[in-house]
Amino acid sequence: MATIKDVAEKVGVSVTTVSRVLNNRGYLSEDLKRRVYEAMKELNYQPNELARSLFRKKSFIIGLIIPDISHPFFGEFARYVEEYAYKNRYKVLLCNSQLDNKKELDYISMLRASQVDGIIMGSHTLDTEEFTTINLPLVTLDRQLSESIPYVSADHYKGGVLATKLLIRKGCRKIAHISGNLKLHLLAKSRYDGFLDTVTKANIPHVVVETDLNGFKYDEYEKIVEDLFRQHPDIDGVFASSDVIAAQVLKECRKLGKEVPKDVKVIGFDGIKLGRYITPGLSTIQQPIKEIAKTSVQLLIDQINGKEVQRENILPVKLVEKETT
Amino acid sequence: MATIKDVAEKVGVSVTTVSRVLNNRGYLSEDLKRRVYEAMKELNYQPNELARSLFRKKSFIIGLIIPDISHPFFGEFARYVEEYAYKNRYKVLLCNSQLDNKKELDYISMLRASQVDGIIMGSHTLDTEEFTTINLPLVTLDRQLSESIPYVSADHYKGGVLATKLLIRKGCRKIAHISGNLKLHLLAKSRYDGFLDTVTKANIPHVVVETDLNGFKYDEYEKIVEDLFRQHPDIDGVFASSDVIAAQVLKECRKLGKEVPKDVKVIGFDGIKLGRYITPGLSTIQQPIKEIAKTSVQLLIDQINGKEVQRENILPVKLVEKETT
DNA sequence: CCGGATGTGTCAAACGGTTGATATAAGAAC
DNA sequence: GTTCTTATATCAACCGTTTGACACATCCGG
Repeated sequence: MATIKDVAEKVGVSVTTVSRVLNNRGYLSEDLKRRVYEAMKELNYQPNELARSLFRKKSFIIGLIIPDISHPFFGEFARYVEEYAYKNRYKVLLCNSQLDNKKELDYISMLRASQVDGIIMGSHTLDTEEFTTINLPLVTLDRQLSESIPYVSADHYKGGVLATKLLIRKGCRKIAHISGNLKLHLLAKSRYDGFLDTVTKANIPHVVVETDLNGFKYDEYEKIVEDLFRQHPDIDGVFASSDVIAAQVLKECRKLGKEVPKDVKVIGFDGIKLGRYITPGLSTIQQPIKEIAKTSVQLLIDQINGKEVQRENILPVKLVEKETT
Repeated sequence: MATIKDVAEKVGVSVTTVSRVLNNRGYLSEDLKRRVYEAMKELNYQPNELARSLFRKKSFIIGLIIPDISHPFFGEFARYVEEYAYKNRYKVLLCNSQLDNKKELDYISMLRASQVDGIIMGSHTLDTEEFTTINLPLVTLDRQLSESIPYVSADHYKGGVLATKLLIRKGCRKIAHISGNLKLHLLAKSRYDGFLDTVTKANIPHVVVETDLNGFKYDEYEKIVEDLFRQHPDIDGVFASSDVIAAQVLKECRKLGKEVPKDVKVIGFDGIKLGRYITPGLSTIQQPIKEIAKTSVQLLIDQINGKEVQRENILPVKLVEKETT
């Protein structure tokens, strides 16, 4: 690849001059600029961002750590993170942790070494202390880490309440909640809290199953849902903590000959695009994924630029009622 | 962040020595190594990859350009690309083109400037000539670019034939094919060829609808499918060129009161994980996404390392029959 | 014709590493 | 007591950029 030196030689000036043209600094005659740009074009020259980043101590790269990009929620999240990063001239380094503690830690090292300007953390297998050494602008998704680290999250509690209330209103007498991991101290746990508070207040029999203990093992969902209905055949309402799990519930109901929504009502969570393709149409609590991503990127860039940012960023959820309730 | 100089000063040796320890070159006493590593730990030191990459002329970063990471096929593809890249100590820079020509071109520039070691191209809005200036190891997904650029693809033709034959065998008398973009010179077009050849040979009435003209406009699928059934109410078999579209077909059938598979049989393409969550279970042609990703990464790394690689890499597809046929 | 703007361009150090060449000391071989 | 190994560590140049400091013209006013 051509370097700035090649351009300088071709034009017959020093590299400093070419650099000045590149960055538009100092006095530069129109004629000089023209000659330099021409030479760049001819040589198919592109400034080496590595060298620039090294000097500027800024790489314009952000790290995105998530559990699994092939999970629809994170896929959509990543899509919008990329979109807003791009609009701000940042590049995105994709890191799938697969909820593997070692890989997550390793990626954090790699990102630090790669001099990324900041990290968006959507995967949370690490303890709070392990973050103390990162020393980099950070934004977390759905997790409250420390006083200084801003986080973005949907209003999970409200979502849990809305979903549960809907099921109750529709006449469910025994409701199951299939939750995500309740031990990771994620804010998503509030979905469970919202469910529990609502169901308790209304004095409705209920049962909770926890999934997703380590990773997105789609295959396990099937067994979990099967077991649930075997042990509690009288369940007539299910609040699943993700649309993917809700889809699995629908599948199981079909297998058992339970009609949805007549015999069992089902509501999911996330509001992923693919929910729209499920038949019957899936009722769900929709997270504002695009806004969550946009806010995450904005908070990160603001921090990178030394601005003060708000610590708590809770975005509203929306009940979307379709055919399964 | 601590630099190598800080470490050197702390240990009381030169930076060269520390660098030697870091890279395990030359004769190094055990005692020295120990002292150096200790200092590194204490200072929370990490070598600056930017500086290293600059010197080595190798960044260990690969660029991944795809249309849309939130599309399940590309999400799964990206997941595995990341997995194999990680195993080989490469990092992945995520680029969503959204099938926007300008963005795709811009990303290629950015990747070149960022000194990535190679690019996996899964988005194809560019003309062949525009690739001549890239001058970087390249692997394309589903597209044949030039003599020198290796490509990876599933056996789309065979997939098209298998899907169509299945529909015929199951007794379909009028079959529709909802294709992807037929003008982008993608190898996926062979699904269409396979369909057409099979249906023609069997002398079965058929109709083809093209989708996906510019971007993944999920919302448009609905209208397309609606129109299809309005214009051809007698269709009793649909071969959709993606599982997402197939799901939309199922939805429409339900709306129209057509029973699947009794009245209409449906088969998709891709074999994405989420297909499993659709009810009724979606029959599909499964692409070996994991293998495709693995092969892509391997071909790229081999090229980076100066090895000769095979140009054509066609991987087998598999018919997965579920409930919709 | 001197002093100061004004315009144009170069020098050299710095960013944080790596590495070939080289220096130095100690011990072994002769 | 040379000479040769072997072990240990340093010097200085380099990767491709950026930028503060400075040099040199040219022009203008006085």
